Amino acid sequence: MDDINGPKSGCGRGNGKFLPLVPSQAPLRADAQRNRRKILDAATGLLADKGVDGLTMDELARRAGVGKGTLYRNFTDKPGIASALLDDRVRDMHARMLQGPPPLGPGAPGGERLTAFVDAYLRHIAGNLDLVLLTESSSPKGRFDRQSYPFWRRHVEILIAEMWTPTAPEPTDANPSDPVRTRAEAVMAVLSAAQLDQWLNRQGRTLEELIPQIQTIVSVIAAP
Amino acid sequence: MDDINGPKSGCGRGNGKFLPLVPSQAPLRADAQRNRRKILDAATGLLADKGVDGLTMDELARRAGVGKGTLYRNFTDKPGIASALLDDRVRDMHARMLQGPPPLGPGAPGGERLTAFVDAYLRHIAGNLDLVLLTESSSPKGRFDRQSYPFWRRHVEILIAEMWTPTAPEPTDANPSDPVRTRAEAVMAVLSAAQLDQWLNRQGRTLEELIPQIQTIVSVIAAP
DNA sequence: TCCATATACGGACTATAGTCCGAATCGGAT
DNA sequence: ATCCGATTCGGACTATAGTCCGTATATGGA
Repeated sequence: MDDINGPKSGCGRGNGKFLPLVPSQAPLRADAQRNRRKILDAATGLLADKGVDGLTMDELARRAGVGKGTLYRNFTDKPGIASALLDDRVRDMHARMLQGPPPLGPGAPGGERLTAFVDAYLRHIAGNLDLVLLTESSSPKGRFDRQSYPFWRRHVEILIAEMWTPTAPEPTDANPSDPVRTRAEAVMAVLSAAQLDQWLNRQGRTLEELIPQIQTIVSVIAAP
Repeated sequence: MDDINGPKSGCGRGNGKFLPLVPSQAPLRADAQRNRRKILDAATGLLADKGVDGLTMDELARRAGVGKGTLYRNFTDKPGIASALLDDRVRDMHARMLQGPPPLGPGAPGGERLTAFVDAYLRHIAGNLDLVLLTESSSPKGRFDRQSYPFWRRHVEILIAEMWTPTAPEPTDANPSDPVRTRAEAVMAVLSAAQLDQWLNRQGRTLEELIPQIQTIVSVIAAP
């Protein structure tokens, strides 16, 4: 996603009104594109070699064979790199949500889709905790800045709206009411990476025992 | 709280089993105590003068007339200072929760106490957003490290436990079940400062319109 | 093919959090 | 009052994120 758009693409600068699809922006010069790939690859390698803590901007620049200026031309900041890395790993989940078979994709009732989403989302977060935490670092608000957050939240919002008015054939894609939005955000708060980290790595709980409990909580939040 | 205990008091290093009361630790030498006050006062002044962004460790040390070593002897890190500042402002809320009149204090049914707590807590967070965000910065996990988190969470946990088994005369102070704990943590996640900041300062909602919605969500999470 | 100009590159630079350790200081025991 | 050992002080130092700008390079038109 971040790959397709221009560098630092201010595209849809998170007013939350649109899904992060807006292509826009200049097409990115050939050499810049090459460098972008080099950086992403170097980041992947560095991550594999030294873990998240070993991922420093200087080292990354050195390993990618570019200057720091180039780093910051292509990515807004360190969390931005983590974000781009994650985008690669999440693209097909997005696709499955939008066009895949039910219950994750369209076709199933809202409640079931929500359950499927929570399951998939938690496993995604858990499988990439380090990166996601990095994404969300740089101030606690960081979490909401990333492109992906509006996407997830909006998805939940639409599903909840559908649960509240199952009659409407077309999902009320326009603007769900405040309470619906608040509930969607509450759901996302419960699913936050920091919270999951707390449960998994500090309290030593397992994903398998956690998921059912979280599913219960999410479903009562979403219920009308 | 942090004032009473020794500096960097590792007291109850957040296993979440005890309320943060454990006195323990050496009594702190006179000059150290003096310096601690100087630092806290300087921090308050600096905060008033230049806001959160102007609160740098160097400037704080200079203004307090101490070296940086002294800063870090008395406080673990920058969030630690914010935390100590907050402790001052929160002490009496703690007291009201533990010994004050119902419904915030003991005596009312769990559900009502929870409502009162949510209201008081949200207003507290909203009134000190900058400081709380600072407290929670330094990695997203920071939020769970601070002494106060276990206290709030445990309180919610106890109230929920009481709602689930209103028969038990003594609150099951020992160890609520996993699901109860998970729900308490879900509640705290919804009440997180980052989330509130998102609602208040980015979406431009008001506390007054938000509180009822959040109350509803919290009560469905807490309900058996 | 060559030129002009817009764009990207790279590394030196700044700002800031947090560490470390020799020197100074405290306060209780004599 | 004085001394001694434990404790604290203070500022130089390190590590790292992010900025800036002169220089190099790509691209499209003549």
